[in-house]
Amino acid sequence: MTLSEQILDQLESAIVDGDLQPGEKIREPELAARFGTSRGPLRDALRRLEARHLVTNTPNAGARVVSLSARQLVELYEVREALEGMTCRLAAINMPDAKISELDAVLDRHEKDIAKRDGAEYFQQEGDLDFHFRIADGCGNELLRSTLCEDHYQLLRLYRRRFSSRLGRPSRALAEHRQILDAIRDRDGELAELLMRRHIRNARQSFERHIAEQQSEKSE
Amino acid sequence: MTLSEQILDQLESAIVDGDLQPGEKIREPELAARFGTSRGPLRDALRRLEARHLVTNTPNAGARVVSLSARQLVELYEVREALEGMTCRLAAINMPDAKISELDAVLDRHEKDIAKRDGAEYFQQEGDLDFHFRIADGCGNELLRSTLCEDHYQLLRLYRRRFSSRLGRPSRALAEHRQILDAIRDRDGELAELLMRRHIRNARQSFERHIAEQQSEKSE
DNA sequence: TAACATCAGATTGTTAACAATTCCACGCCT
DNA sequence: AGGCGTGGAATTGTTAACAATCTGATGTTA
Repeated sequence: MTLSEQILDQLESAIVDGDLQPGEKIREPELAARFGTSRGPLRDALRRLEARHLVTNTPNAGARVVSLSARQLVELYEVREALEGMTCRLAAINMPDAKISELDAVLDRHEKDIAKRDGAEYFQQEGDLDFHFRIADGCGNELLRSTLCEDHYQLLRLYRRRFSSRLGRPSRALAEHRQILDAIRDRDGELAELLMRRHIRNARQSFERHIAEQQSEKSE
Repeated sequence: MTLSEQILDQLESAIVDGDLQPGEKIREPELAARFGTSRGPLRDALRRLEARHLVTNTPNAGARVVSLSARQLVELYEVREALEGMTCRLAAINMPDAKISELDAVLDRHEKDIAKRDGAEYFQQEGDLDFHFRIADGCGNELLRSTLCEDHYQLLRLYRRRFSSRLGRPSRALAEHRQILDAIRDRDGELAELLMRRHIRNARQSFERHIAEQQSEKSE
């Protein structure tokens, strides 16, 4: 495995785990030293993280950990609504029965988790992402899978903890997940797409309300 | 402007214009010499082209100009159907009247082009892409715009000449474009999305039939 | 003859030094 | 006191040499 790739993985983890804060400046010599390499492979990794929208780069001024505005997060939701809707449509066609069963078991486990530690949002959110992740994984479209799993979902993980304050109740999300999986099991792509789009639209609108409240609080 | 960016632009043009053939191996010293730089900035540009799906890279084995399989092109159509559908829905909300008028004029010009040099598919196809490009440009979602304009459309330009053999008649595409623009002008996002999705789905199915024919010819 | 090991050439990955640009603090002027 | 140049330190961009890996041809052996 090449050095660039090792640094890529470590840096991605550092960003997603919040070890490097959003908006934080990235100084190449410092990070290179931290990873025990020279600046070459580090710059290489930075370019790839830029492609995954985890890092922004302005020429001659350096790289920063991405810092999404509320507007950009809304845009991300809009794109997800389109992409994940299509993902479900395709999953209804292509997902093998075995993976559908697995996903069923996953939802059972989520249900137990929710019952046990009620309000443990973090786990619920990891679970939510796990569901979306697995559908992308089984949709049979590699371009979709890589776009969502390697790009968008990492961004979401990064921002979840920031805006995690109860955007929708876990039990409701779980119910929607069950509906979606049912549609996929029935091989009803049209319905699966419709439900997933509604699911994500709900999340977006919930987020938009959340932002609006923050704004009004601020201006008081 | 930094050297990497200059090379990026030149390389992108070289690939999209067919100067570098799909699947062709990229030897770094050779290209670096051609652009009059060292390998550093060239590698930098290659990484960014990888992000745009115009170059593939396998560690220790080097980079190649992308070479999409029929399957991968179908996947691209599926993603476009989702993304451009959403683009139209948003354009119906966000596109300013001025841009709608411009787009109207663009379609008028396309109509004349089609009437004049009937069968000049190349120009028709550039026109087709121009239409899609402008809608993405006016949809108000920067993430969508950059994904489509900077990534997918370049890939399409690259593959259009290869599979250009009359995938659908220009006049039909034009009629569909007019329908879509009408829906956007009416601020009917739902209809605009539906029409654009059908438009792209038609193109995909046309392509799939084309491929199926090629296959059957081959096996004879 | 076919499969395999081996070695040379070429190619990519990595490093460290050099050049160009930006950032920031300091002092100056109004 | 506040805004504006100026200079130096720090940071990024670029280069060229070095190390590691792969490719392909050659020769050897069963």
